[in-house]
Amino acid sequence: MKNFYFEKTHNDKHSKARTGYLHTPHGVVETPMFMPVGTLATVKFLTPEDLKKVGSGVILSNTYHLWLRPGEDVVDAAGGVQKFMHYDGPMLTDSGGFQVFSLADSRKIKEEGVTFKSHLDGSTLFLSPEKSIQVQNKIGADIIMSFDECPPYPATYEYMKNSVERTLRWAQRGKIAHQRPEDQALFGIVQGGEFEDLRRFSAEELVKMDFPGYSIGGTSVGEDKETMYRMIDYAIKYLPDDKPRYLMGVGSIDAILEGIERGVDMFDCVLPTRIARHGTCMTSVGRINIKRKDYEYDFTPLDPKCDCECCQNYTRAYLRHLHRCNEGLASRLLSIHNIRFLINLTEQARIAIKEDRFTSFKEQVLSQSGFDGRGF
RNA sequence: GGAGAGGUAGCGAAGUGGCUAAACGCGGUUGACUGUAACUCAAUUCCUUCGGGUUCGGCAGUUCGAAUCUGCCCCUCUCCA
Repeated sequence: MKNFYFEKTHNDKHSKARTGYLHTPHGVVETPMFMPVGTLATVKFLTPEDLKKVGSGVILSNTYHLWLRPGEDVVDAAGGVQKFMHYDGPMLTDSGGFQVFSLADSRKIKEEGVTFKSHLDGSTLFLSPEKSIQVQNKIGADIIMSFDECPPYPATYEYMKNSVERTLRWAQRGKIAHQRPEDQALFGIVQGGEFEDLRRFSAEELVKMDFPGYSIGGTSVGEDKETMYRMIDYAIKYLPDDKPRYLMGVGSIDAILEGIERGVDMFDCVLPTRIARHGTCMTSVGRINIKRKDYEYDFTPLDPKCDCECCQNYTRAYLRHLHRCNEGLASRLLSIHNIRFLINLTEQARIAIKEDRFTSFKEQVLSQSGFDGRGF
């Protein structure tokens, strides 16, 4: 596909970390990068202009959610999701596979696809690999995902083996169903849980199908960090060097750094925006819960080292006030900050990689004052 | 001056003899959150040296036992003069 390709620019000499450019029909973005999640064609509380300001490269949207509302035909009629939401940058849609996992109540996974209940009205829905791709073709994102099963953790080897095999068949079916390979890059998703041979099998089989990019799925589903890092190692080992690797659903500071060190190029996560709405912030001095009484009279910036709109213009005391009063501006400003924080983290990471000092950069960030090992 | 209603934890509000240290909501405090059913959810909220102590306007009673029953007092609100 001409409109989409990955161009590796540098390999850290002492780790598997690398930098590159991801070329998409809606622009070129540098990797490793963090992608904010905008499930319903909006990153909650932010405008596309806000996202541009914080240096966001790619944003996500979601097949399942847009399929239900407003419906893929509306998005298609609008001219695609970017036009629909007045955003002109690169986008990626998740396939709905994760919803099969997160809306796990009363779902039935069969070879044809998954039957499950709508979270909106309880009606019975059916999503298949073909249907997911068909919807994603209409939504029109630059990068689309294979319809996969995100298996629970822990799962037995037997369960995982069946799931991996089925997800591979679904990947093949989705590839065949894909109507717009010229302007939408379809990624395959490596599964296999904590099992090395299954991760390997999943990766190798996907590579045979030749996707323009590969995702690592089934992480951040309850396993401990060390297990997750092993899952990444198992998968990446068998993925081609010249294709982008996307670690799905990972957005804590330590996990992003560990992922980059292992050769991951793309991350997405709801964490920064969700915890922002709940009053928690990632900062250079560690985790800050803006609700705390400690900040009642604190007229300093949220993060003294941050260059975002929130930290440049507002104080902790004011942000605490806004949050306590349930003012939407708190959600907006804290979301801007958290996203900027992670994007800045990846920007710094890219510089470190280019200077072949990624591991020491990682160690330095993780040992920063206030970082208490709780994830960020 | 007359008639009526009422005073319960920071606030609002249940409770009308024991299962009530007192429902529920708000407010307060703390925590969680990882391909978004999430401006959500959880814990905690009289004092405590964790043994216990002191509460339901105040005081005095009835009772084995009172926020709940009786008497007096204080205060608030509504209506009529």
